[in-house]
Amino acid sequence: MASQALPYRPHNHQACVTQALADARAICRAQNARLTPTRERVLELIWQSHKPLGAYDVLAELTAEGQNAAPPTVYRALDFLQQHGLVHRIASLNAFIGCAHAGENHTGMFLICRSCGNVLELTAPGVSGAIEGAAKAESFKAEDVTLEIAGLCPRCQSETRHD
Amino acid sequence: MASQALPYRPHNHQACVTQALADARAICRAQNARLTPTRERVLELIWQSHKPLGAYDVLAELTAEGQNAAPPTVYRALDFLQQHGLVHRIASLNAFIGCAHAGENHTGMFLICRSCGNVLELTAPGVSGAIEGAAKAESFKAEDVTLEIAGLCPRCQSETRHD
DNA sequence: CTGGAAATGTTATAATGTATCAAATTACCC
DNA sequence: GGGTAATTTGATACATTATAACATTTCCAG
Repeated sequence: MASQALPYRPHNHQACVTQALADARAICRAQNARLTPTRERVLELIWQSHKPLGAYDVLAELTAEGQNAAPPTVYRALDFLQQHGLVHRIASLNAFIGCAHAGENHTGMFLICRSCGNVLELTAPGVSGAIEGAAKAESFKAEDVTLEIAGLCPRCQSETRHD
Repeated sequence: MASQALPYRPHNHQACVTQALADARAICRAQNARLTPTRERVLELIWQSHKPLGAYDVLAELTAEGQNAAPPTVYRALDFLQQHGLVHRIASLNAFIGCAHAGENHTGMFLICRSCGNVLELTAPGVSGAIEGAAKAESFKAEDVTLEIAGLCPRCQSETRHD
């Protein structure tokens, strides 16, 4: 079969970060939105890994770097990034993750490994369609979908555990 | 077309509560679980309406009734009720709602009206199937699905708004 | 009726998120 | 460029949600 999705295998993660930042700059330019230094740095921190990061983890990093940051600093940056589709909030974890499909119009679906913590963001048209259909059947006007699936990623399933 | 789902139309809500409590008693009896007075009262409070209730709202009610309650009192009761499938936590709202399909093996899907606050819990096999399929395609072992859809319920859509 | 498990009481604190207003910076029009 | 409004940031305080830890009580099986 094909290789596993990115978060689940070793890869040059710096390339992910670089790409995400480049995409973000392009998107903000196109939308006339200001990707200020703090916003960009928060995005970069969020992209440190494929694991979601809490707002206070971001805050701790900024503080460690000597930035004069308070909770609103971080939440404002995260709000901005969310509004421009650059990060997603994972409601079941109260944490944030870089958007893997920035710029594309998509409904995120997140596979969250409870063992290693990595998150894979998917776009599954079949799922979106089924959800929209179910909502429509109830005459409900869907505006925002939260779809988060906790479980075990391929790698963590294959690790034998005898504890 | 058929009538709208329960939360979206006037109904004798006391019947919902009575039914939910009766179901809960039966389920707990069957599982040898103790539906203590506090747990039962919390379940009843959660069922006051089809709107999700915050843990601290429940706490305030208990306190108002003269119960000697603290946050752990409520969270423990809610944990118990969740474990026995009697209430659900709505992650996107940090709130709790009575389970409309207690006893049935189901994956909840919640339609949350951002206007009136009512929540409809659905079981949509097509959706569950699509989600499982998408997870399987990534070799991901799904264990727990959070599916919450915010939008407008039928009633709130039809209310004309000129503000 | 007693020993152990389950449930509750109690206090304190952790973790997450906002409100508010002042100051600084930036964009924009002329 | 100079003035002005809008946006962004700084700073303080606070609100909301949730858990840790340990003492006490209640329940129930044997």
